[in-house]
Amino acid sequence: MDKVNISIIAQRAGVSSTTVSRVLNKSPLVKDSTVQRVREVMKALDYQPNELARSLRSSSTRTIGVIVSNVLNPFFTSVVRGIEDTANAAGYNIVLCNSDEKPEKEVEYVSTLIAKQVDGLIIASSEKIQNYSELIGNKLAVFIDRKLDECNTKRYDTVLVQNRVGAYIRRIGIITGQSNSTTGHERLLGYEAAIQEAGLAIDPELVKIGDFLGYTAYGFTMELLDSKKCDAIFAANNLILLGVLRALNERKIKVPSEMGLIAFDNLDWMNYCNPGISAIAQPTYELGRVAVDLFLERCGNPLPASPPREIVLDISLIVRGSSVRQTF
Amino acid sequence: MDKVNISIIAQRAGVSSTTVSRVLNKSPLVKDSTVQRVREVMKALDYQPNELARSLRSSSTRTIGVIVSNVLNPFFTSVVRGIEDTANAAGYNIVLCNSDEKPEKEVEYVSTLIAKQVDGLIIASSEKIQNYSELIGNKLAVFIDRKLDECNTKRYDTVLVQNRVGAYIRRIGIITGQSNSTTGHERLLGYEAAIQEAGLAIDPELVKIGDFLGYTAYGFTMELLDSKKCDAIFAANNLILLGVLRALNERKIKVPSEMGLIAFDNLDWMNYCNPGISAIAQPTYELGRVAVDLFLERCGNPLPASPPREIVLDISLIVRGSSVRQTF
DNA sequence: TTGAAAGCGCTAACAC
DNA sequence: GTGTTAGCGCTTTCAA
Repeated sequence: MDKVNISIIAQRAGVSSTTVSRVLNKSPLVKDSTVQRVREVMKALDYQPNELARSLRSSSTRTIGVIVSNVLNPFFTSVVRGIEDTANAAGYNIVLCNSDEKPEKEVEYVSTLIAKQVDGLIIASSEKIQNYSELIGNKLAVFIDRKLDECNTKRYDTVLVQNRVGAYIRRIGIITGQSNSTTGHERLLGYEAAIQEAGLAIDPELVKIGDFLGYTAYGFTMELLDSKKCDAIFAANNLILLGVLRALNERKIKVPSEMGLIAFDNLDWMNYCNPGISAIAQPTYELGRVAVDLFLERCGNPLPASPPREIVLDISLIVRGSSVRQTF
Repeated sequence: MDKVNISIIAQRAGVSSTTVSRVLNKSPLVKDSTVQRVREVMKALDYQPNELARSLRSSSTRTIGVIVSNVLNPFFTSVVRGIEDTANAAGYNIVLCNSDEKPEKEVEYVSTLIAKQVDGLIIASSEKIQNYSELIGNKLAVFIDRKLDECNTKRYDTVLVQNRVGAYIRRIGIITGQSNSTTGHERLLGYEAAIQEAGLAIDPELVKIGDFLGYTAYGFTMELLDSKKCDAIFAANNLILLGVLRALNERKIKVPSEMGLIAFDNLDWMNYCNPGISAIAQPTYELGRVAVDLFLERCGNPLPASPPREIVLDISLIVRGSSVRQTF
């Protein structure tokens, strides 16, 4: 019992493989009785068309390559789910890749995905790659969360999240990631703008720029506490937040009376901490959805292509206990 | 400028496509100078081999299909990362699918993945499918987290997590998912065994079986509180835990003095709640890793196949504030 | 309404 | 060492 393919079906049904192919593709040109007969043989032999062969001919795999830095980051978990749902609804599958922000991993994944002939790419860039055009060629690609430099922005659609928020606190410290990453950079700019709008000067001692890891943030929190200069901390993502919490916990700092806290990234459990943690909620699932929508749009009408778009989604501030100052 | 393929390279390099193929596959039978020449032409034309065509011939896509109920569930997030890392290290990609525990989605995904010729499947079954053999055929498959019925277990490798824990508390309530899901069922059995080992009778009023969703758990918690019969709650997964926490919070119940709490699923943030939440830690990443290892093992030596294995990974109890009784 | 033949891009058996 | 030939399983002219 070897693999049944289109020509075996054709043989058994007494037709040509062309006709079988037409039945597969629901071509209206086939006589009803023939369709019937072919269908029966297919069922009898439990025939499964080989999508690989089909893709080779039609040069469409109905697969999207997705590169994020790490699914374990709840931000990306939700983005990925948004992408998968939307892709699935449109008849696409996704290949998931974690770059860990390493450009060499990212480059490797991009090549592999293109070699595997994905119909498109959705990439949260490590931002350490100079020239995407060279790497990606004219494969459809949508970039998410991180803004590319101008030369790349000119070629690809981008979906971002508004990273700046209005002023709402005074002596606030910030812990964020490297400023050569756009998200970190934008959040820092937002912070600076807020401080300045409040008519205050920026105190460099209150600005801690490291990476997006908990351990680094832990150290920075200790420094901020020692400086005794701020009454609130803004954690630029959820991993940083965990580091901050660990430090506050160890020092037995009361939140918010001794130190206010605001997170960038709104997660379920923040509701249940005591006090609840105020957070800036990013539309993560939506981010994934919109990215796929952009892909589908371009996929549908190949040429002439409209110019690349940049879509910026809004964030919202969710106030919980951690940012309500109880003493003044 | 149309697509460059192996024969264009061959032509430009003045060799046959076979030779180019040999260069691609690093066959040692090609003269060094020829290799050189072919490589140069490839570079000059920016040639990318088409993996689709290669897969069609070699009938290996170096792709694994992964079906979980929902990546948003932190349990599966970590499993997926474990799978992706291990697969990537072995030169495989993964196609991620969310079944939402819906058998029809699961069936659909399995068919698509097989049609796309994945080399294997890793499935967290919705447990609502009677006959996997029929669906999967003789495609390599590893089942994770949920135990299949005997007829299916006989055919496929399985990686499970030990769902039973020793006795450690007395009047404890449990909130868990449907008992026709093995994980829920096993956790319930573990609970019952623990109660009985402690020489106590099982009070049906303290056993709440619903689904693995927060909203249901919220209601159950209210019922447990109203019953005033237990002094601790065992939440059978992290979504249930959130429901429990919401209820405890609303009722302003003090943990652990008024009610102890133990979670099944250990997550970062449980450290930072006040009090910290005791949890049974499942080896999630490991679960993914082992699943891929089993796949790779079978992939390597096709036949004769060793009988299907069932691997059960150990859990560990992480004690934090929520389970330390302060009053007796 | 159907079929023959060519070919998507690559690999493998066999020759030289 | 290298080339010829024949497919992998399917779709797509073109002709009947």
